Amino acid sequence: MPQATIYSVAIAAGVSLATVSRVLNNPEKVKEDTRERVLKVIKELGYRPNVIARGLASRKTTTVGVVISDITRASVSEMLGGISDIALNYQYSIKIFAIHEDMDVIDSVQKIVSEQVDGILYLNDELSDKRVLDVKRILDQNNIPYVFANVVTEDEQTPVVSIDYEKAGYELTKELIADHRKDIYLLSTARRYTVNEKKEAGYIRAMEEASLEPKIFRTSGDTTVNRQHFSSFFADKKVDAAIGVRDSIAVSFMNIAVQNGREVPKDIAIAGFQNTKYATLSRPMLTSLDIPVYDIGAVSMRLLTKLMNDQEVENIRISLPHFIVKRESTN
Amino acid sequence: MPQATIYSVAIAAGVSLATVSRVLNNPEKVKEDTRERVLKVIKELGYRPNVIARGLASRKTTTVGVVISDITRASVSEMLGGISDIALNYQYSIKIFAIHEDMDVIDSVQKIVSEQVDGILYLNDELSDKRVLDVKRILDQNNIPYVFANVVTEDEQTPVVSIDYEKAGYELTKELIADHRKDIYLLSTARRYTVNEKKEAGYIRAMEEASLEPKIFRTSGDTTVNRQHFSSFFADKKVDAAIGVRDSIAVSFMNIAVQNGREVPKDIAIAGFQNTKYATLSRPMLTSLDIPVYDIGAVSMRLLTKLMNDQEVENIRISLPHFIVKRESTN
DNA sequence: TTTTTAATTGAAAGCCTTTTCATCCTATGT
DNA sequence: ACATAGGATGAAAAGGCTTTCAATTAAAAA
Repeated sequence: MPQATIYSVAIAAGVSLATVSRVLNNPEKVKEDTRERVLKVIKELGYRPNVIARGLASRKTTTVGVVISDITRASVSEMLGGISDIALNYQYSIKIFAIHEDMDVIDSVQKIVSEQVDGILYLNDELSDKRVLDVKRILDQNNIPYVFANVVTEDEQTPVVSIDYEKAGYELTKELIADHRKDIYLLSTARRYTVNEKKEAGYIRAMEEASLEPKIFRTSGDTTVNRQHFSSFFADKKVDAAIGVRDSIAVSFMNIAVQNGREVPKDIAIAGFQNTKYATLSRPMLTSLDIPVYDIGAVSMRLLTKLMNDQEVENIRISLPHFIVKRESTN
Repeated sequence: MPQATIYSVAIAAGVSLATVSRVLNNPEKVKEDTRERVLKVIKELGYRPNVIARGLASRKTTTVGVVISDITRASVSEMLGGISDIALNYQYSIKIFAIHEDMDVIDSVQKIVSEQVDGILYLNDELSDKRVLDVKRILDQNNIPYVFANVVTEDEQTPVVSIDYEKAGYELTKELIADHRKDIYLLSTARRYTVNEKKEAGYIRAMEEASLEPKIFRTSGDTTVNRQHFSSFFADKKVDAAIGVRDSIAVSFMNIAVQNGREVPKDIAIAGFQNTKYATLSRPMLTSLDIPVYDIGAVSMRLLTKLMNDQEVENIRISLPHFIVKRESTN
């Protein structure tokens, strides 16, 4: 049998298709007994409205586009979890757009626009402020609501859900300073990520406030490369504490430190960012700044639904709370 | 300005909309100079076909649905990476359907069907064989191609891309047996996952072949709970090797072992499954059975495109190769 | 040149809904 | 009993595209 359409339902129920449509979308506008009759037929025929046709007619697809720059990153799936839970609540579908570095930003956004999504969530992006504005411009032009999630941008007009990475970096550094550590290194990435730059800024602020010399050691994001870097590190550097901009960097550093005879946290205190599973699987377990990845996803999706439905929004720039999870790698 | 439609392009180019449509979909069917003229106008107006309208007219959406049972699992994002790369190649969009345990299987599949996707990818699922068949039946009824990815199912008619987990478990165990280990434990999950059951079967086969007693220790998937379990484990059990059904379980076990004064791999050899980043961030680094998660995603998406386009498929049950990555935690 | 065939193009129907507008009832107020 | 307002329904247009079929034009064959 071919899929039932609104047509077959109308005929079977002895009403017009307008009525069937109303039963589905504005049930209060149809008399109770006809409504029930229609619903019964719908059930019998197993009718499900064709979302494509609905999308064409109503110019709403109840679909949001989620733009992901580096889809293989583990945090992405957790963020997607938050997004998808909220989306389910509000009956939105999720369409994924994985973008690569070599893709033209404008072009890719335009492609997404042509997919007729009702709103767009931009994830984890490392776009420069200029590019964020490019994206913004196109979406505004097409009148598509959007939210940037876990993105750093200064623009006051851009809806964004993130945490205050500068403050986070500051607080984590203060924690180590309070433990009387003097030679505190920040282990950052060679490639400049806007997010990491914020962490660095916070670190530097804390160090300078304490009249300590900020020392940033740049390494690759790749663990095997790190090994090399870190091994030579211990040959010539004085160090009694380190903060990795990612948990994986911190853990990797910790392993090399121990192998070089340092005791953690006695000789060296170590802390990371993100509070991933790495932090609980290391020995000793890692102190880490918890970033509520799931919540960032959920909250940004929630914000987006508001924007899509023209609801009042008190604040389009949301900063979620972070906190330090103290474990064995620091005192 | 309102988005350009196929109408505005047709008018501006002085042709009918049928011709514009052909330029986009069957370019070889239109004379070269008119084609160029149309393309020029398309570019000028920045026209992008409305995929919704196209979907309605052609009954093809060039969209695949990806069904994910546990979206927060880290391997999901990697698999999505493979899927999305291939999808991009073949110009398919990806729609995500996160399903939860408490959802009705039939109902959720029916919902996806009504979204008019051209094909469905079922990920990482822990459905029983019966339920797989339920899903199969509905999709067959609706004539929607599908592929199960990283799912264990016996049914010969079900397209599935996975690895041979039984063989993997067998080989990993053999490896430890070859190192003269006698008391080899398999650390598995309390909850029965079909995938883990395969690993267990392979483990048992290898042990029995070597006339050793298979010993399966069941624990939670949660790391903090594991700690408790594992601590008491060392109080009363004789053990010289262990295989974790997941890297995280293996690493967690290794940490407790070391804290209980055991030396790895001298006293205890340890191996894991999946070869995740955990394996390289542990100390010592973990021997692990590599599962090509990205490839599973990519290959299953490729298979799905073939099925969607009625291309010849030699084999609908694909088993990807696995291999053991030896590291410091075993000899 | 004339006829035949093939290549191009256009007109119009169809895909399945939503939504506006008009019509018909029914209940209310006088 | 009669006018009126409101509620309930249906007819039909609209949404932007694909695709069939027929018509036109150009090319090939005779």
